[in-house]
Amino acid sequence: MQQIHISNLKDYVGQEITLQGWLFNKRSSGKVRFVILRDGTGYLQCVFFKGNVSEEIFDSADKLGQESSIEITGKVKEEPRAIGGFELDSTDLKIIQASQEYPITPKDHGIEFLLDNRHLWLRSKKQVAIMQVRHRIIKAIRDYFDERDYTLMDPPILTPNAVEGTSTLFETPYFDLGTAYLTQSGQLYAEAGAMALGKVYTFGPTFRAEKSKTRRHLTEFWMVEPEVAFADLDDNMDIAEEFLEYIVQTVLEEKDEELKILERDTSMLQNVKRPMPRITYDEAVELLHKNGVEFEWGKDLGGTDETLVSNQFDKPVMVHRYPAEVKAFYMKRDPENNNLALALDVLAPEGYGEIIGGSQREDNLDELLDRIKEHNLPQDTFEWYLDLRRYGTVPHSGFGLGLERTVSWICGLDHLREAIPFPRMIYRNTP
RNA sequence: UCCGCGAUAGCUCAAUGGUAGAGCAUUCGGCUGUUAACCGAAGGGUUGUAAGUUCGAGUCUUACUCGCGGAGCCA
Repeated sequence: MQQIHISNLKDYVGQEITLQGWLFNKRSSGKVRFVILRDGTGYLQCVFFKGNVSEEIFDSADKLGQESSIEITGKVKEEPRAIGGFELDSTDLKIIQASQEYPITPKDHGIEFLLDNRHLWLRSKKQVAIMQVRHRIIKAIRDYFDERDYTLMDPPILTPNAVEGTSTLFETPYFDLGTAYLTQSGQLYAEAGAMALGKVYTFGPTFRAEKSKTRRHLTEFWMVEPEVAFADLDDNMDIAEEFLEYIVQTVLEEKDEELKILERDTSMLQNVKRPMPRITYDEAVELLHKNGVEFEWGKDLGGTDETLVSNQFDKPVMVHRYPAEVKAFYMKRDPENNNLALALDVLAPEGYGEIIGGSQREDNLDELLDRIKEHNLPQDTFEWYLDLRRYGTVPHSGFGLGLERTVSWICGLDHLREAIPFPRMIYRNTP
């Protein structure tokens, strides 16, 4: 069957067509009744005049509950007064299922109620817009790498050990092999991929069992992680800024309607173009001191510190060369200062914080062995990773971009839970 | 784990220690162009749980449960 959708009504002006969807809202005024039809691609006002349709149809146009599934036939005409600019002069209405007492009414709701009804909340205008932007971001991410000869290589979800040692992991029994953990990053596997394929990226769900209870955390979130052989920290930053520019500019061009629905002020997003500022950790600390923040050199930047630093710029800022102490074991030390790691964080503007974290990796076998010992990590489970340094090691770099944080930033959301269809948080794993 | 805030109708919220209220939703009625339409009417309550103070508790006290916001940690 050939379906017609609201998004391409402009091709049907003057024609009689049939549309399928859900009743979004309705209004009535004596002899004329308005039904707003929603089909996932848009919204359309369908008008029923008394006399133009049977008594029964005219009646049901007023009685149907929100989100009833319906099929409406009528003639398309341009109508500036109606949402979307088109209107359907309706002649027929078929009820597929009459919905009663839909929980999400046109007035305000609290977040707990909306999250309990997330499966229905997704039908709301803003949530539909967010999901469409999320989809376009995912496509932009894949297009960016695919068009530049990267190979998508999926890492395992079940892993035998912690990638970064520090974070708490979800555990699950694994047959006779003891405990398996849900991955918190595909990075180590991406490094193996980069040695096989040159340029790779992983893109999948990752899991953190930390009891983080903030608007910037989920226990299950999606991360894309490119990894490139023969790339140093500067190359890494070049990729990160071109990547971000590509994603943001693509979404601005192709999803402006959705961003309008979300009431996103896009002026700051327009600025996301190369070159982007690059400052060292030392310079970031200096910036904090200059703004009266008591910050001790050697600590990692906290959420409020990140906001203060990023507020000094009108586009994303890259902070590089962090104290090695606070960073992961696999990061290469700065040859010019052994206390620093060749790490890279990208802070989004407008208080959205860290959206990218990456580094140049330690490619020297002996150095890496020392790091593993320093961090008290079990060397035997990392033997395969050490092999990458034994057999044709090369300088290589990569980073991870948090998908939900990126969606949240571009959509201007105030919480990550709206950036993913079914959010998983410490006190919620339903629906 | 720590700090702060909250829980009253299906939903969002009111109610000086003294008869439990409104809007939305639902049902009924009205209106020939509505834009979260509007106007009129009706039904809808063990005020999170347990105990205490009081002549009297939605309101004060204590404990518990659940949720929200933030910190730490991170993407």
